[in-house]
Amino acid sequence: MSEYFDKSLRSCHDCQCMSSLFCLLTNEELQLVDRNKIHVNFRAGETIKKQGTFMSHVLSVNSGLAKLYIEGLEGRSAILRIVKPTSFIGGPGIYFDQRHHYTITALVDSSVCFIDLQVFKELLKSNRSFEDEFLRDFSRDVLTVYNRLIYLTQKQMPGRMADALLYLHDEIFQQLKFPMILSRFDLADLSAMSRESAVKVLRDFQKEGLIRISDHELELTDEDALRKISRIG
Amino acid sequence: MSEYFDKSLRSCHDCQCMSSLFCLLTNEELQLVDRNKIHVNFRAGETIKKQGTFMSHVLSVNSGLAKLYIEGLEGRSAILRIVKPTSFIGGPGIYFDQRHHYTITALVDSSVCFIDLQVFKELLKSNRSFEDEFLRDFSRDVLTVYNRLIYLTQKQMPGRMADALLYLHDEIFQQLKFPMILSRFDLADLSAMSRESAVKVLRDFQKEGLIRISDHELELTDEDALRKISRIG
DNA sequence: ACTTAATATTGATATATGTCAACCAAAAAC
DNA sequence: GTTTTTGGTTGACATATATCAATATTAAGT
Repeated sequence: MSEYFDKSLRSCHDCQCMSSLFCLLTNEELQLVDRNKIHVNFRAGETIKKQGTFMSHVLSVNSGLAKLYIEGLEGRSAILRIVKPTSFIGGPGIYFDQRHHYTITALVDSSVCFIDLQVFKELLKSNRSFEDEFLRDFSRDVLTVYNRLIYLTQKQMPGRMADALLYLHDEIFQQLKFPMILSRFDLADLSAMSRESAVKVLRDFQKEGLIRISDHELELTDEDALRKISRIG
Repeated sequence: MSEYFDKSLRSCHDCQCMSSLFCLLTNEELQLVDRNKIHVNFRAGETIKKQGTFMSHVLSVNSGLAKLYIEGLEGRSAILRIVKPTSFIGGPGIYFDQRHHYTITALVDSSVCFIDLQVFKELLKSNRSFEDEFLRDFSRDVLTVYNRLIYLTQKQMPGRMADALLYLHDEIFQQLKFPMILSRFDLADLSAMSRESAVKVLRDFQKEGLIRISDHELELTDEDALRKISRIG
């Protein structure tokens, strides 16, 4: 039997990679999730969810990595955040209009659970601590976007790129050396600049010895200097 | 007796200007709000709430107008929205860290109710439709910030300024001619540009007959053209 | 009414950033 | 293996935007 199918048969109770949110559910509630979820594997580059579509399910990323971005004007995009395993994707559409307000694309092969929205909402209503924790996570995401708004509009390119790289370090990999999952295009979308400008800023960083890029790996060789660039904008 | 004191004695039940949210409360719940609120009047220019402070209360704006902004880098600010009467101010701090994540300043003389945060949270828990409506409002605000992120980073100055003016028309005054409550500084903070640039863009708009400014009033004389400028960025 | 301070205006200039075009390298398709 | 495509790189150039400095205007204080 293929691994693809095998994973989709595994129940939530045995799942090592469910969102920490679901730890707050009772056994019965977790069974409810189990019966109302769909598990799907995605290849790198595939679109997991498209902005504007009806939110029939909320998502939980079990393994892999994805980019979550808003499709803006004239084909340009703004990456809001990178989604890493065990994290949960809902967004304001849950409460507002039952729509997805951003597109999510797999950066590497990823496995995702789709949980029925109505079932999810019932859980929010029936389990208070689950709801509290969910709203806490949601609010943290909102604050991240507030921060992004500030630094994207008030810093200039080197500061924005430094922030993007430090974000990957601090929030995603927690290591100075990590795989280059993002193309220059993606880095540009993450730091609100043109693709060519992203290339140039990265080259400057390399020349000054702040980073090293080789074989699909990126290394922050002078983290302190990057933090300083981030600070002075 | 001064009007100041008179207003603070009036109970929520008689209040013509409470947030529509509170219509969902029962009489008993409204009494609870009444007993746990403080009413304060502010003069134009006064700070109603300062970013970073402990969120002991949530706010409800009864009359007047205020600007809600994030204090960013080097004294610069980003106005998130203009707060008009009958609207409610909470923000992600309610669920995340019990802090205010933006500063609110009165643009004109304003009257504001401060409602105890713990009492407010109890109401969210005890009254389901109240919570639903609150979360819906919250989510709408979040979406507005997402939109702002996109247009502030992807449009250039004329488009951003047109958006700012149309925002005032669409969301705040609903009239083509309205009082100029915002200084050029404020308009700059609302459209993410320098104060001098704001002046120049507005002058260009005036020269082209898109707007007229006189005696603290601003008139959108060519709304269609402004919408076009907004669209093409 | 006078003085002071805050805001608004303007043009000159510097700088940041985007765009264009050409080219290269690596990966994917055939 | 060759071709095609995609992503990456680079420099020249155009443009958007900020900054600076000087001045005008308006509001606020006394």
